[in-house]
Amino acid sequence: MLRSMEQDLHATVAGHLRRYDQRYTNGRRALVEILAAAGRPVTIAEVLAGGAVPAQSTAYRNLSVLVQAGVVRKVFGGDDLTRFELAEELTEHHHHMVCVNCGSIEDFTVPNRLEQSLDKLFGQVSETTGFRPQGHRLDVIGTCGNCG
Amino acid sequence: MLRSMEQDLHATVAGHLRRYDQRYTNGRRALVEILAAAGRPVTIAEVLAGGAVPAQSTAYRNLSVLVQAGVVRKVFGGDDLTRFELAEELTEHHHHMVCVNCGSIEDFTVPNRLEQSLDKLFGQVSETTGFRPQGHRLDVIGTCGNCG
DNA sequence: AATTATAATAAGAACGATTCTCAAAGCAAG
DNA sequence: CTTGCTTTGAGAATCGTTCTTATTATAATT
Repeated sequence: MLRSMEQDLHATVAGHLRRYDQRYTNGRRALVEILAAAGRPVTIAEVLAGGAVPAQSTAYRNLSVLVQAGVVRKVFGGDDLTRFELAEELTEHHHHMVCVNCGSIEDFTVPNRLEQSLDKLFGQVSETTGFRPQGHRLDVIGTCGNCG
Repeated sequence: MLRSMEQDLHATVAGHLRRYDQRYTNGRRALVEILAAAGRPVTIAEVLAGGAVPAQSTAYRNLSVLVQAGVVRKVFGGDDLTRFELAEELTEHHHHMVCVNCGSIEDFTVPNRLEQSLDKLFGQVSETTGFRPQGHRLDVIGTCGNCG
């Protein structure tokens, strides 16, 4: 079960990369596994701390490739460090709790009812303005359990 | 009318700064006026482009002071540039349309009904996790009128 | 007004996260 | 196994941001 989910994940990633003429190398696979295991947005420092990704420059470059391929998403917000997470296509639509004190970010989800309200609203926004919505980002700002 | 609103604005800012033993200098007043006039989050480059704020280092320092005093808020999200806007106390609770293409950010507001749903939800979040919500951030991601 | 103490400014140096360069290593196809 | 092309890794370069420091402005006090 766990194994088949992982197979799906890697197959999907490989497909996305192929579409961009990019190979799914061991290094890139390691990155995807780190992000999948984390379950929350991680910094470059956290990626490197595991030891599975040896070179910082490669980590940045490959994350950038994965972002372009639509597999990974950049997350800003807590502090001045960029964080990375798997794209929602590979996880689930979710949101972030951002700690104003330490900058850490955790995931959470909201009821479908509310998500639907939001989507409806954004449809209206697109009618009013020239803006074309593709998705949304809902973060709760506050202090995390460690800092509170 | 416009004039009295501006007086209120500056009086409020001055009060906040005083509480932090900070002066409301001409340079800081210029910053506040730029942010108030913009009506959307602006980058340092945009702040300097006006010419009213001569030194980049001073702009950064003063914006940082204003952030600490609770007068200004940092906004991340579009590209890798930090943007600044007046704190909600001085404007109104609002949200952002973030262009994935050019990084520009525009303001918008949502119906009270929905805001209340969000606030209720975050109360529940705080009960479930150790996280203490202070506020939220709701951004629409998409392409702006210029880029779409 | 002059004095003094403290805070703010401006220019550039320093810093740090991210990106770029390029030689070496890896991989796929003939 | 070559040949051609991609990826890797180490470090240099870049660029947004912060820090340092000498100078200038401000406020308070005589």
